[in-house]
Amino acid sequence: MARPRTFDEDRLLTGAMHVFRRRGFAASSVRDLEEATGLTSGSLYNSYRDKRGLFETASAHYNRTVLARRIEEHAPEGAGIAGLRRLFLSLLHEPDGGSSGCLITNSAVEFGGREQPGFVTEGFAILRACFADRLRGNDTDAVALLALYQGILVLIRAGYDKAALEAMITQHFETLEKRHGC
Amino acid sequence: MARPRTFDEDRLLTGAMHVFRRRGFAASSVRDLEEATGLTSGSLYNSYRDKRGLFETASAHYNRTVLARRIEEHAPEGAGIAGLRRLFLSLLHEPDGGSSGCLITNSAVEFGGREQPGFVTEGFAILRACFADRLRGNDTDAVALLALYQGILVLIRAGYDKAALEAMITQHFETLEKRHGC
DNA sequence: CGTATTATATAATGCGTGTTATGAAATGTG
DNA sequence: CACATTTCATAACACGCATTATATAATACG
Repeated sequence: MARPRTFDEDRLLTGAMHVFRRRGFAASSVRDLEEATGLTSGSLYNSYRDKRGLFETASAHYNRTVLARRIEEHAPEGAGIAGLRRLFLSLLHEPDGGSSGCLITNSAVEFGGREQPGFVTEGFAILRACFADRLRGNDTDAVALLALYQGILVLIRAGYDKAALEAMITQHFETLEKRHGC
Repeated sequence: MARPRTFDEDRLLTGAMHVFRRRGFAASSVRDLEEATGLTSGSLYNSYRDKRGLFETASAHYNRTVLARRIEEHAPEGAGIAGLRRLFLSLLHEPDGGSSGCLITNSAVEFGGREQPGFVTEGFAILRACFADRLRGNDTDAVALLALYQGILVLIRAGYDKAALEAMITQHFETLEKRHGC
């Protein structure tokens, strides 16, 4: 056959994902991506056709590893509203301290107006379905939580006061549990 | 003295504002701005120093004319929660039908991580203060509304289903009024 | 009137960008 | 051991960008 690949695709996509998440799609230069992935542009173009192709693959990787994993960790099926509260609170603790926000939220804004990338609408759908399920089918409340979720990520990305956000989240879910209880 | 200006600065800033709102800061080319303002790049640089200077001026113009005016029109002092509901519902009706979203939300995401432009933190503060006041001082609920507001604008920018958003907003403020009533 | 001063228009500059050619290195198969 | 094939690295290219230099036009004041 032919020469085999020497890189670990998971590592590659994770590196590219971080760049896109921090800088956005357009502002991420191919040279940034070279540095983050360890590959050179020739290989990237050979494997992913162009910058947009790499973005799409890295974005799907985000939905698969970051979003789905976060739901599974904090609000799996049957976790109910308490799980959702843990999920929302988990947004406040970004590992590196830097405020990269959420790739879905950021891309939704960056590609706003134009047709959205598939992983954005997919991410919205995943979240809405998760919320509706943990709320026992209340779809309107699920949409409200989807909007709240996106808004929190906007504020986090903007470096907003995290103590205020934490207090807001805990109180919001407290009243939500009460309302759901009656 | 010297030669006077021939352009109407309000029109100029409004045109630039629309471009920045639709495309974002980085993706707005100086030629886009020439076309939208009717001025040539030489004049723009003479009057506003550089692209960033024009952006800051146009952004302040946004806070002054779009944001403040929207609050004044739908949720002026004393309008209470009913006013806030009108304010939120007004987000759904963009004049041109295009989904430009909100310049504050969009910029908060675009400049995320870096230091935020002044008009973003200012816009957040204006909204939070407005919400807290119309909620009779409940600051935590005001933060929740701020996040919800930002999230709605993300979804609108992404072209999300407006009927679902409208239903969500009306129901959300219904329960908010009840909770505020007891 | 003439001159200083500013607004506006045109043209040019330098740089970073995404992308593509080109060539070398490395594998499995005949 | 060659050969086909694919990965990987280096270099080059063309383009658009923000910005600056240069020139012309228009006003106010002495």
